[in-house]
Amino acid sequence: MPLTLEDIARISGVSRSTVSRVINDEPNVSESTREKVLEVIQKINFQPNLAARGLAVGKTRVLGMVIPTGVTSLFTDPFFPLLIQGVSSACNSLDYSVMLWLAEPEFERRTIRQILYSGLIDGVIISSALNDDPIINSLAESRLPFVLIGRHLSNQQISYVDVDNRIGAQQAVLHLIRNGRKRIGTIAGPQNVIAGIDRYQGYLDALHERGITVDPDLTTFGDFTDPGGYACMRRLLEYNPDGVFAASDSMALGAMRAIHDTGLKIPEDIAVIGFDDIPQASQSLPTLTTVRQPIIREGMLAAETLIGMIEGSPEPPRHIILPTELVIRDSCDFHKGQPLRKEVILLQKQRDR
Amino acid sequence: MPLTLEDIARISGVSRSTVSRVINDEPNVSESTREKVLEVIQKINFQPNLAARGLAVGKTRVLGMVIPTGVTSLFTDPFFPLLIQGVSSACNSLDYSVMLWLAEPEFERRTIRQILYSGLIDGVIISSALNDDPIINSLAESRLPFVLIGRHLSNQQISYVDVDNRIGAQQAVLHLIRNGRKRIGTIAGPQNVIAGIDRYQGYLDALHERGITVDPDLTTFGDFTDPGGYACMRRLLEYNPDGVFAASDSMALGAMRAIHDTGLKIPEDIAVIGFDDIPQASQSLPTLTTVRQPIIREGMLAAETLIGMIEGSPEPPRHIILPTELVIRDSCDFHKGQPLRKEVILLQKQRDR
DNA sequence: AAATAAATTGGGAGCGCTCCCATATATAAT
DNA sequence: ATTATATATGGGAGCGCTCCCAATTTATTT
Repeated sequence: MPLTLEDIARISGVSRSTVSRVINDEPNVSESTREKVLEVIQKINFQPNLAARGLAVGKTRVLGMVIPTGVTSLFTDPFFPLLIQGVSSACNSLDYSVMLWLAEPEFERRTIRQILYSGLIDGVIISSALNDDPIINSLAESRLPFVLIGRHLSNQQISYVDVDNRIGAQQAVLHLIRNGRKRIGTIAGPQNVIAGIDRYQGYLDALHERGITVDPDLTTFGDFTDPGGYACMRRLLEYNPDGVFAASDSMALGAMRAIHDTGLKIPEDIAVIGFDDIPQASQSLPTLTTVRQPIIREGMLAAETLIGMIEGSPEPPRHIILPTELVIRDSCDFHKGQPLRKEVILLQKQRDR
Repeated sequence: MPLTLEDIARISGVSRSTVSRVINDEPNVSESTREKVLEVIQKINFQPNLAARGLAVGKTRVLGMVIPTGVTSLFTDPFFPLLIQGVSSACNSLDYSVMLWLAEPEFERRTIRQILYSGLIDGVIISSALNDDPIINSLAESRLPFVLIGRHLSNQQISYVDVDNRIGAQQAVLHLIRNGRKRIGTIAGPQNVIAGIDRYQGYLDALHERGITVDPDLTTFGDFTDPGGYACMRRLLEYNPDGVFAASDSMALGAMRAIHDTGLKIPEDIAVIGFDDIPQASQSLPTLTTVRQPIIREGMLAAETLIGMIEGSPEPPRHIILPTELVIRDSCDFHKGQPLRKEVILLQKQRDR
């Protein structure tokens, strides 16, 4: 039922080709016909068929975004929503659309592949994949441009956007040490995701830097979720930590509940630092000291990088590492007993590897 | 570079048409050729071009999902993420893909329309639009199937999925009344979104039902966000409420912080009930009594309904209203002073208008 | 066995667009 | 004027698929 180029052409008394030129803002159309055609398009409210254009041109101006569920409690944590917001925002301004796949575990890899290579999308953003996910190697071998959110260990040919998780974590733990904490535990993230690995390494880095021996009893591994953080903290509490670095704010908030439930005080008895700076971090009681990462910017940069790859000449793979900031709030107080209310933000220099 | 039907046909020694039949699982292909062709497809890892199919068939098996940002603090609240999860999940199992548009305010309506009518999507789900959003009338006049999340007041021809916000809110307030609360305030939602309107009406319904006069001082209007709830609660506190119904959990959590900050006790001094049952509701201190709505199911139903409209015969518009449940936790205690820890869930009968 | 029916297969046309090239028209240079 | 050049315009071909119909093969019936 919808009209076609040919219809518009007939109505405005020109040819299909001319209408196409007008729509695509190409040169070599006289001002008078351009106006005439535009007028008809406006009046009829004509929209060219993008599927047909996609077929003809081989590009759809659609980006895919794949988010594995199951890695974390997908949407309890605002990480993914914010990431999507960033991607979507960049796409909006660059005239791209975004197609979203929440890759449920049951929803097998094969199906994903089916969609990726079906010509519906020009490129794809893969978020926080397991670092050995076969989909990545499969993509690397294909011709489809893609960008990872979260760096990739082995293959240097792969473009990615990430934050400096390791340095961020290290700064957090150093802060705890400066704060006078002696028994600093960690609730690390899963060790099959790069963010989990890097943040744990940052924790170790800080301890090593200050010559503190790592106590295995003070190390637990959660799943980035609040209940996971709660459970880990209960285990840690048996070993009397006086400071805890959690690899996500959700886990930190869960940990704070666990501490609260045993009657201990934060930060007097135990200091807590999280990672992410989700909105709840500034609304908890006490407010949570955390490592802020610019999630929306990550999403935007990933989209922009991908679009660059799609449209641009063949460039070398891009590795973008964004800096983090330590946001100091009440859960980890330098002067014991009297929280500093103001937020001190330590800016960290940007590093681009 | 990717292969086409014709290539597969050549390799397996049959015709394009036969390959097409095999791929689409059509009858009238002999078992032997079917196997032969399937083998080639498997080996080559062939993926048919969906843009081409879309052109030929006039359907893309892609759903659009439009979420207006700006209406609420989009992603602080897990409402939209869960909704997306529901939609995505239904799409996964019905072999559809979902295209997401976060309609930023600057991102004008025209652009959205451009995309909607471009033949890239077979239908669209519009979430929590303002109830006078011109996009809805525009859609209603078009031929594009669409489903609203959140009912529509004026046009009965429009299909939607919603929860029974009004009854849910009413139940919550009745619970406060049964609880012995005398001065029950509300932090209502914005009155240009149907959920905001209905939940406020439910509050009024409950008061009227029990013959309680409505005190305008005890009515405030927030924006569904936590800081909004905090601000509203501060205003309410000047009028000494002993119970508050907030139209979203985020606002309820903000309200609890405001109450806490003035040194009052929950539920002893003020009882609080929220709406949504987001994960944080069961992790707050005290845990939050709230009206649970099945967000993921809403998303799934919306997608299923829409796909039904796309594929099915012309049916009458579907109006699906899901029931809510009152989840009783500690923030609103029946026996003053001694919280009942266990969650009592009052099931409400399903109503389908 | 022939005649009929049913199942299988192939190829043309077309979905709505872009791209390329040929043609027509306007402009500039000789 | 005449040729050369730049600018506008139209139409064919083709992107990779599905759909339809004709042709071929196979199975069933008389």
